Amino acid sequence: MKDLKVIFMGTPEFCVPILDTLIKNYNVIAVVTQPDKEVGRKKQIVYSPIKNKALEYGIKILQPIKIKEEYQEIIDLKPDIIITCAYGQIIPEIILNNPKYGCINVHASLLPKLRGGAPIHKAIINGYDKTGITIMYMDKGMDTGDMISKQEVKIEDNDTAETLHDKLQEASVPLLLNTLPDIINGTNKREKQDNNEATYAYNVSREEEHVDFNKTSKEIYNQIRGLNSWPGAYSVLDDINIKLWLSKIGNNKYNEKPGTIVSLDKNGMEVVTKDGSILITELQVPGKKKMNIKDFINGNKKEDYIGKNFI
RNA sequence: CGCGGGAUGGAGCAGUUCGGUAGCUCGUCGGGCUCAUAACCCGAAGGUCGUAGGUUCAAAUCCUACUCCCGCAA
Repeated sequence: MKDLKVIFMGTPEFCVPILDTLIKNYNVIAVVTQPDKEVGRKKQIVYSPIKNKALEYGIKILQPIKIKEEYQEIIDLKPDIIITCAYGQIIPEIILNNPKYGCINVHASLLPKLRGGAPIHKAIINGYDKTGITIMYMDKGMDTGDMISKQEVKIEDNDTAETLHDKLQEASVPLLLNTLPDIINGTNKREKQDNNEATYAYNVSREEEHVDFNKTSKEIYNQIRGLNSWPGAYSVLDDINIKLWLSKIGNNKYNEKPGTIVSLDKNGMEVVTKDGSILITELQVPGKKKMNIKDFINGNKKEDYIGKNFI
């Protein structure tokens, strides 16, 4: 197995452990990742986490701007198998059909649920109580290929996108290591996805980050934790964006309209929702770092907030 | 050269417009009250006010440059 020629395609931090374990167990001949991006206020060039890992091991790196057009070099490398995970571009069929063992994708959901680019966030936002990892053959659709193996991961009520990310990341490595030998030996399962069961997890939009207090406390609670620690949920108070990082569901009912702040103390900033209230326990004002409610109270007056409305 | 906010004892902030010996809410430490307490009362320690330079009798405050942090937009 050490001489199996593998090309790995991926971009974010999530799949770094996968690349790492592939390098240690197989012959990774090249890594394909998204082009370097100018990021942030200073427009600094940032390498993808996968590129950094590849640099660490001195592995050949390819960064096509459009892989749909720049695929020849990948084919010329004659990989035995291509393994992808959150690469970020649609891979053309000419590549998919090339390696003898095929193109394998590691996806962070239990397919056919949550096809798309943000399965971890959406699993929590949608209120699922479990998700997982699916290893599958790629086809021309988005996460629609035949499934090979799965690993279920339970979602705890206090999980955030970050903690769930870490759990899924941890689960992905052994699943892939156990599945690959079967694929090479041809003893793997191959199960079609039931398209009628499919749900989709497109990338989180700005609109989906905005908290609408007309929703139920539970929905808002899931939205806030599902967007923590990136990109974060927010709402607007006095024309300024306030990021909402952590919350607790309140027990009280109020007659005030949803979005109204009814109390502010060390238990949280209590905001009326459709069916009760939610207590914001960690938040962030523009220009500041995120802070817990205790710090927020120390520097702010309750009277400046109680009675106001989030929009 | 995308727009903007910020840097003040351990934490979160005020003070900067109109220069004149640093304040608030907490935390910490000591003491008290209490059956008890994260509650309450009394007291104490702790700050080169991001860095460097300039103006001035005097700079957290005015001027110049720089560093770091953050929101938005990409």
